Amino acid sequence: MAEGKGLIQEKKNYHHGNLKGQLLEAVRHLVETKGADEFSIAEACRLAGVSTAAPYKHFKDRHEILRGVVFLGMLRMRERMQEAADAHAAGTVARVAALGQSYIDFARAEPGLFRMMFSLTAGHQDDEELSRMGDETLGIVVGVVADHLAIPLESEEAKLRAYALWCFVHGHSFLMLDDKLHGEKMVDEGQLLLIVGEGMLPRV
Amino acid sequence: MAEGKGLIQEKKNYHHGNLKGQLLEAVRHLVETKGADEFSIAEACRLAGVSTAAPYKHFKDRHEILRGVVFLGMLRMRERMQEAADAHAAGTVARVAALGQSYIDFARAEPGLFRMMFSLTAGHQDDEELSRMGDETLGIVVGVVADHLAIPLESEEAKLRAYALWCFVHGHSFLMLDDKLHGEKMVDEGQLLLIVGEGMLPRV
DNA sequence: TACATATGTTTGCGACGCTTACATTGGCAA
DNA sequence: TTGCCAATGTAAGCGTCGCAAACATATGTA
Repeated sequence: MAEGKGLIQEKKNYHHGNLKGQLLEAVRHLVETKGADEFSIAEACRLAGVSTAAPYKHFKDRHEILRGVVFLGMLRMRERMQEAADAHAAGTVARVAALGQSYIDFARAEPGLFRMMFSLTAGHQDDEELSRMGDETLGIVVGVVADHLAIPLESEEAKLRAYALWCFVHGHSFLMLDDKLHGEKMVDEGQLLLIVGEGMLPRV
Repeated sequence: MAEGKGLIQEKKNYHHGNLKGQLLEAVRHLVETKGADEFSIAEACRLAGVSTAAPYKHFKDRHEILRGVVFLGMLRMRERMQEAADAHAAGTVARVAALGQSYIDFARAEPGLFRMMFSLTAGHQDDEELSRMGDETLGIVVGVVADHLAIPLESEEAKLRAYALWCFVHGHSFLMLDDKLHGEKMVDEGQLLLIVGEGMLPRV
């Protein structure tokens, strides 16, 4: 009854039931705990309680498995960002700040996955689905910025300033994960967001 | 005479002569051409014309080889940035712009290495040498920003705005490499640098 | 009940990272 | 010059991994 069936559960029957999902979860877990370079599909198989050949009934190859993990990650991230934007009224500074913060929070909460989301898609702009998802996510930022500045969604100005903001939070997220700011070099994140927000989104 | 001894040269004698340097160069070349996930030390050995066991007379393990490649990359990058800063008078906008551009240019010229420089150092802030090098590089930016704003090097303000600029060029570099801006989403880099420079370095 | 299909296992191959034992060489001391 | 040592190479082998092929088992439907 009270047997613990944690995130990673044992297989009971010959047929696993949900190997595909379980494998993606196992890989995500390993990426987070051991790092993206220190795990193997074989290890994920052991976690899922399945032979090392089993994954290839569900996925073409290793890359397709990682792509699946990244896809789910992008979905979740977009969700969080949309929630952050929806939680505040259009045009408020708080809305922009919350959006940026949600991005940074995601990176901090799931550094391994975050890193993989971007390193994997490198040189794979041919992947329609992932590309579209990235575009949609950027779209959230453009929308919030356009609202804030009260300019059209399609304006070059909105696109430019939204991208600048994205560059900023993206860069900060990676530098933070890479621990480039340690000791006395540390910087206050609140102050940082403030200064950037003011600089990038000037009230006319 | 006119025999081509390119970057990758054949071994003539039993003793290679400069296997250490040659291996680092071979790995750098492979990282750039095949991607950081698609090469092996064994392949680098073939390029250097040496058995797959030879590297381990010079390096403890694979990671130490990659670390060597990254170290040289960081050296070169810092050099380029210092050159860019030195090429313009202190306090000029051109100086700040050139510094940022040198960073982006490096990323664009050597995307594989650039990416590896940051992904490898993740979770290795214990590496004194690499950490110090990163700090020194950030120091260049802080110096240029402090000059520009005519404020003390040690001021919180200089540190904060320098880091913000770093976040920006860093983020843009990665998003660019990951090809996150394609087609009509494309943004003019010059405009971008301008808008960010103005926003982050306000003349009082 | 029988059979097609989905999904698992076993076995095996080639590549890789790395170790160990051995071979070759260049440089230095006698 | 000779002789030896340390540096630096090779060959062979171990364990793991990604992946494929052949085979086994469960599920759903005629």
